Amino acid sequence: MSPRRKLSDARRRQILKAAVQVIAEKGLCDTGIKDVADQAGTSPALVIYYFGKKDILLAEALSFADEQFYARTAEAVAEMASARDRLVELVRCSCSVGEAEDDFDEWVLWLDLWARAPRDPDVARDRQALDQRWRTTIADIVREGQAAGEFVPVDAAAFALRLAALIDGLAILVVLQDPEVTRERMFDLCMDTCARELGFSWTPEDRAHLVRPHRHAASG
Amino acid sequence: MSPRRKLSDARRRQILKAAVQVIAEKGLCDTGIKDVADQAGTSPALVIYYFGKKDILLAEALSFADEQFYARTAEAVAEMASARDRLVELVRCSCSVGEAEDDFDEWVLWLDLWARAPRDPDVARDRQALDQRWRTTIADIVREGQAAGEFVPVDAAAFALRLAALIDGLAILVVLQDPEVTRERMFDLCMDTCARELGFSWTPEDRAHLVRPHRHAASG
DNA sequence: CATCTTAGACTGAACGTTCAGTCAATAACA
DNA sequence: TGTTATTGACTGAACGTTCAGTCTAAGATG
Repeated sequence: MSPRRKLSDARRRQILKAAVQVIAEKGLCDTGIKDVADQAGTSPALVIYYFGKKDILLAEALSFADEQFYARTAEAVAEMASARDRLVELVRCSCSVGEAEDDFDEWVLWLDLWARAPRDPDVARDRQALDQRWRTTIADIVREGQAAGEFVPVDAAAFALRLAALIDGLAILVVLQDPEVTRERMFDLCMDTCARELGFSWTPEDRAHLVRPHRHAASG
Repeated sequence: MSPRRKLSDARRRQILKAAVQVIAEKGLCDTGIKDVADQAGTSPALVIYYFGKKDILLAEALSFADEQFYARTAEAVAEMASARDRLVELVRCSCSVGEAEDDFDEWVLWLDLWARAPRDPDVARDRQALDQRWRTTIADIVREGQAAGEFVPVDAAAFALRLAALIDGLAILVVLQDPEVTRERMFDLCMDTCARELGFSWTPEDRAHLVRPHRHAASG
């Protein structure tokens, strides 16, 4: 509300961003308050001042990162005209195909999120909500495509569930640098599944013709 | 070698088993030497005596658990006569369908494994080896089924990759108790995919007719 | 405009705790 | 007796959190 409050929010975001970076680099359970403070250029006391508890900071940082990923993807998807293109874009974002080399690093946060969720109700709730939204996004695209005659009529919810799971499972392999699965291979595998189940045509060559979208410059 | 050595190995396994239990319950990064020692009924010093470092203990515990799961599954799979039945059994084990309620708890270890792998070369190597073996197991079953005319000819390696990823992705949801995905739902989704892609028939009703295999009594 | 008040932003130092790993001593065994 | 197994007591470091207080700048007052 007050102009004072704005400064506070900026700091808050700054700390969250720092936390995300540190977690991605060192892992959730090796991330200390001091690490985050150093990355943010402040003191450990300030971090506690803003978040009260370490657990809260970490939980909010995970949520923050995922929210950003979702928002970015949703925006990119919304720009596409056809349901088919929207689906391709969604999968492309999930695989980070055509983006910066280290862009996939954000996926490593999911591993930490999944590992923490069983013992942290807050994290579990956030994950559940985000996953729900994600699957709904997929299912909606499928239904739109079916309504437009682009896709074959299949159970949209079940397909969304399978595709989301497939993406997660393959993403694990890519993040852990499994020699058999590159980002491009992951993309091809996902699109192959989509094309076969939804009844549209797709070949790996199509991947090369994708327009690499311009990325909005990140501030700060 | 020596009889003394045997006692030592028993202790070693005892500690590993205790570590697995504690990790599954408290999570990898909240597992302390003392927790493991208490669970094993010994002292923290002895745990260090056997494993030297905490990291080594944890890495070996994860490897130990996964190895057990793989061995158990491989054994169950080998008992089946047809490739189709072997595949069903493999998927059934993965979903813990028809087993004890809390049997799926072992899956939670995978979450910790995945979260640690990016920063622990030992864990990463174990995971890679196990995953490779797992996918090979699937691919072999597929090829056997194709040779026997049970399955349609598709790329066995690619199918194995997709099925393994699908299982992992769905398992995450089950472990995290996503309201939309029970073990049975997971099983049906996996088998539906298998049946469609490999060209055999499968309906959810078939699940009810599965013979629940007798589980070898665990010692200790 | 000058000065005082106040509240929020921020920090350095210290505290209390936790915990992995050490070590010397003891028990079990061959 | 010598070797291995086992432990209680201890340590040193790391770390989350607290706290007492400083600094800054926005209002209030005159």
